[in-house]
Amino acid sequence: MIAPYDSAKKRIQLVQAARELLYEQGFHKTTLADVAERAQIPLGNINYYFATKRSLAEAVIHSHAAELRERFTLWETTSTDPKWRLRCLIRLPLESTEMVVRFGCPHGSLCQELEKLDAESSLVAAATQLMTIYVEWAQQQFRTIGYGVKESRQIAEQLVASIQGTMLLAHSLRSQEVLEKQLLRVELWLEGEIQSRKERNKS
Amino acid sequence: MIAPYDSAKKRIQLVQAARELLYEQGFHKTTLADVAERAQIPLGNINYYFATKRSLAEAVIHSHAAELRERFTLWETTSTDPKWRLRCLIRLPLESTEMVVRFGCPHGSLCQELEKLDAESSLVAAATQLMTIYVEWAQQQFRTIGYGVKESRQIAEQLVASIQGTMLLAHSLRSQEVLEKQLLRVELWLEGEIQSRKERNKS
DNA sequence: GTCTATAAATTGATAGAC
DNA sequence: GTCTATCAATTTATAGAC
Repeated sequence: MIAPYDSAKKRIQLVQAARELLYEQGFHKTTLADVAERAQIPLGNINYYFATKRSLAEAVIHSHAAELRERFTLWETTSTDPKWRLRCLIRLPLESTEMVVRFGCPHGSLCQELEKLDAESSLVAAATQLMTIYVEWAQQQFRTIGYGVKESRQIAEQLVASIQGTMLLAHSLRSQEVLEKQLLRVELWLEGEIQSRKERNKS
Repeated sequence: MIAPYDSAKKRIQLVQAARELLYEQGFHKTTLADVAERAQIPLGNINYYFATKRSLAEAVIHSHAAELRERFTLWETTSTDPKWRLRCLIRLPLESTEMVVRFGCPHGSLCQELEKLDAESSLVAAATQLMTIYVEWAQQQFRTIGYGVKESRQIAEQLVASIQGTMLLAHSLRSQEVLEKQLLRVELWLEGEIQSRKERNKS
């Protein structure tokens, strides 16, 4: 018999609850009982959907990855201007300022925590993948602007590092002002960077 | 009766062991049994030195803070040139490249994890303090160069965010190359920033 | 297909001997 | 002042009823 709609629905509920808790508390602090409670699903029943805590976390990361790709696609359909798209990336944390100040970047904090597990774990690979999605998308935008393959990769890494570092600092200092002002500085830096490259290419 | 030297010695052993484990595994994953084993001290005996796991972690953070201040003082005695001092800050992660790639920044990762605890905890305050030490020291260097109070604070924040973000990205991607190349880029950015400010002030 | 009850293991912390 | 033994609570995972 085919699983009824409820099955898929509860799976999504579980992933959503785990997603929130992993963001708010981290992987190790979050218990399956926490997840069960927030998802309104009996504790022992989680194992019907996810055999282990790790596989649930993996599903959470994949949901983050999917959402991220979706967001990138949306920006790509909205404008063909790579500079505009990159500005969207920089301003993304401002969509949830308060949460970023309280809990940091939902992706960066997961990477920080999960990368420390056994290297063979598929969780580690998933976390790495998440950060790679950022870098590769940004690189693609710089390629469109006209940057070379290697050049675009390096400046994309620098941009992602700047954004991640800003969120980490704002979270560590618990300061909304740091988040807003420093993201603006990243924006200005990027503009200057692109401008100075343009001028170099003229000569 | 005064505590014998052994008492202080074992305290230090415990903090050292906890320091390593908190860096390698994080706070929540590390158990007191882990600490006891690495410090070569019986498990039940930890509570004689530290009443709770949190107070042990607090001692770890304070040891990080003390070491950081010591390092800054060393740089200050070695050279009076603020640009040289800031370069030291940027290159600091290169002293333990392999560890940074594997485990991230020992301070940044602790902040990320501990800031998520109950805001009233003294652990959170200690973690915040750790990041503040970085920013304030960097700010002092920019002040010496001639930056204004607010200006110096903002560029100091940007510098610390860049360094932290670079370590996070290199750790997430598990790439030594990213760490080295991006720290170099931070250095170049800083040089350009200071240079362009000089030129602005001429006119 | 869903859930209750519980096992099995681990963990932070304590009591009390030496 | 130091350590062994152990408690009480928590946590992941499972067994089996419905």
